[in-house]
Amino acid sequence: MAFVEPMDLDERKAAILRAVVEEYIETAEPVGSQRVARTRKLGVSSATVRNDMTVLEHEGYVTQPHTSAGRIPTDLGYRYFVDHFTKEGALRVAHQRAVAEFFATAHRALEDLLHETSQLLSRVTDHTAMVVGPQPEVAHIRSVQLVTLHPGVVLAVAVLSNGAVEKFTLELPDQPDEAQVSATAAAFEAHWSGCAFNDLPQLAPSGDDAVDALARGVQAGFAQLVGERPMEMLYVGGTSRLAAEHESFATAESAAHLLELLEHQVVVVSLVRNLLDQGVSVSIGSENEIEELRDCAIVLAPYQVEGEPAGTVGVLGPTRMDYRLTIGAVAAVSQQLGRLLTRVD
Amino acid sequence: MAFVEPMDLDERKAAILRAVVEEYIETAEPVGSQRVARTRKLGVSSATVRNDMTVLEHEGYVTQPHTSAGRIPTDLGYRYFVDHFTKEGALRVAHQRAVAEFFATAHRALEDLLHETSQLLSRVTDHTAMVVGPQPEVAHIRSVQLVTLHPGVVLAVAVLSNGAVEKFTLELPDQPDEAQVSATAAAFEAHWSGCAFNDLPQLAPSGDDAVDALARGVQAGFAQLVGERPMEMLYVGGTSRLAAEHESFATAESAAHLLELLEHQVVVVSLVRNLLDQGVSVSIGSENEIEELRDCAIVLAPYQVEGEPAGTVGVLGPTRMDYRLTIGAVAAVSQQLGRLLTRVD
DNA sequence: CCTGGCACTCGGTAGAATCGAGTGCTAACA
DNA sequence: TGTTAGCACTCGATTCTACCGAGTGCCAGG
Repeated sequence: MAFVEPMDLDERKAAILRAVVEEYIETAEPVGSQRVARTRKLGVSSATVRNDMTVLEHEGYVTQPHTSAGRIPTDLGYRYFVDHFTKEGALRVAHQRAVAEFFATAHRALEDLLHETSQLLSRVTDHTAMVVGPQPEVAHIRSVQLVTLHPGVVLAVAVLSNGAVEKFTLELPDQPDEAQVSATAAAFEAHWSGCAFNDLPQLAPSGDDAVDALARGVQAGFAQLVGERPMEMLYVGGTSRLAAEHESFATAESAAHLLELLEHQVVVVSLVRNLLDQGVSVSIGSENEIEELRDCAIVLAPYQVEGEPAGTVGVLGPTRMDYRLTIGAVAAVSQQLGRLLTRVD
Repeated sequence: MAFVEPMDLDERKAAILRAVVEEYIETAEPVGSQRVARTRKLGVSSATVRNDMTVLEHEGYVTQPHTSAGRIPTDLGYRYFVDHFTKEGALRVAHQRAVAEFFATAHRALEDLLHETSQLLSRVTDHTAMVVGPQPEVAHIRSVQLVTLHPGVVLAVAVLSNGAVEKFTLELPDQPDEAQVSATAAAFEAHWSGCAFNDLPQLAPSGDDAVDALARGVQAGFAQLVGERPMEMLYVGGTSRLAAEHESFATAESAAHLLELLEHQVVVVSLVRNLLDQGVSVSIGSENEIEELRDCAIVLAPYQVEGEPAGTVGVLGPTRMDYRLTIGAVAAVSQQLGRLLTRVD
């Protein structure tokens, strides 16, 4: 409830706000004026702190859970804290080393890499982590292959330039013979090589009915893949931390709700939207448009492959999180992941 | 605490035990003698029920959370219930239809299918569901392909007979040219076609250094895939139900522990071990060797592809679950999944 | 503008009283 | 011998009360 246009705080008020946020993050208990006056060397008495706190409350930075309790940061308070006191994220040395080591020794398929990246980020931050895969729209076809699994059942496989493999099975009423299948595969290979996966050109009909049926099936199958599936894959690591953090949330069910959101990949929308920004961006509580994220903060950073923004890494935790550590971790992981993908990709 | 060798219960005691289990499953509260005498038409008074209950308690089928409270089933009690009163699982019509419809319209890649199967099973049972993919040891190579992503970076792709695709990226110090790569691919394709994925024969050296380096890399890469990764993929659906069920568990953290177990795929071991059985098998509380599953029950059924046991589907929930419904759902899904994979596979 | 002092608020905790569902036991009964 | 009614007893859960104390707002003096 900001009664006043949010303005810059004078130095002492800022320090007090900072103290409230930091203490509250650490102890999870409302912070009183004495505590601030004692632990911080502000050189003023608790009464002065109290006065400033009333102002901070009027301006909407802090609030009281009830009369005669200490202060708790509001979303606006966290926002001020993030904007002013976390310019550079701080990452513990052990964590820095863990991240560096991980990316130095990672040699896996893209999916595995992203999955394990999410687990790494979760481990470092102690929160649930998300990794959105590179947008495959920028990926190009490297190879198309048709493999007959059983008579009448063909597996279509496309290898993309980013190392991803897209595939689907196709059931055909009239069973093309092996020669027809490989001819079709060769035709696709020739026509699609280098094409963007999300804009595959039509293949000219060959005149052979069985072949054309197969070709139509393949074409339709990939078109469906592009269309229906949100192609950015979402990898979530450390979901258990969500359940463990339930104390930080209002109700116990809210944790379950969040898990559900993640499982249904609802959050992706919000992730992609925020992708506009370049550096680390933080979304606090009510700043999130999704109702269930009211008590959560999301720390995001896009990663760049070959200079182009490709995907996003992020952390989902309670608003009461260690922003400096989280921001540092997200920044480090997004950079390293981008670098690794640029090299290997 | 069974003081007596577990014996068959007389009809009335069995009915009382059944009543206790069913009522407790429904209400989650200790069941008293009056409740049993009233709701069930046993034709006896609560005093008689009380007497029988003492016997049931001595024999270890039920227990009291504290003196002067109703009875709660023990693991042994659930066991008796499952063995005697759930011979045929019961599935609601709406659920039966949902399962049938799902498998009638499923046309996706293997991974997607298994993943969505786990979500289906979770939705039907209202618990966390697990699907273990077909063991790829029985899968055979259908196609091997090497795709140059960048100079010096090759993606090796193997298509298996079960529709799975295994792949990894390979970085080569000396960059083979396109002709060498395709020659190597052709050689692998020729030598490995039809071979079991877990037992790939060595390729004879060609004499060309660059080609042999590439071949060794590919060989080693697949060998590593076979060796290091637990090849049965585990798909977990409905993790949010675990968090929602936290009331059923002793501590709130235990739900987080379970999530962690699932994420690290620890449960797989126990799943594969139980795969011996043919039909639906139920593992209740302390029957599970894993400490964290002390308050959980696992309902499992293998599914068969072409007559051979291939993988497992299962449900993880609190010991206080609706066994009839769960068993019915697991049985139905395992059968249908097996049938679908036999057709398409 | 800061500070010490002071009355006041109110959540949290501890203890006492009470309630009631449920038990075990015993005696009577078929 | 098995069943039932009656009864004293147990003990978790709930309610009420009193009380403590951290914290606040405000005021008067430096």
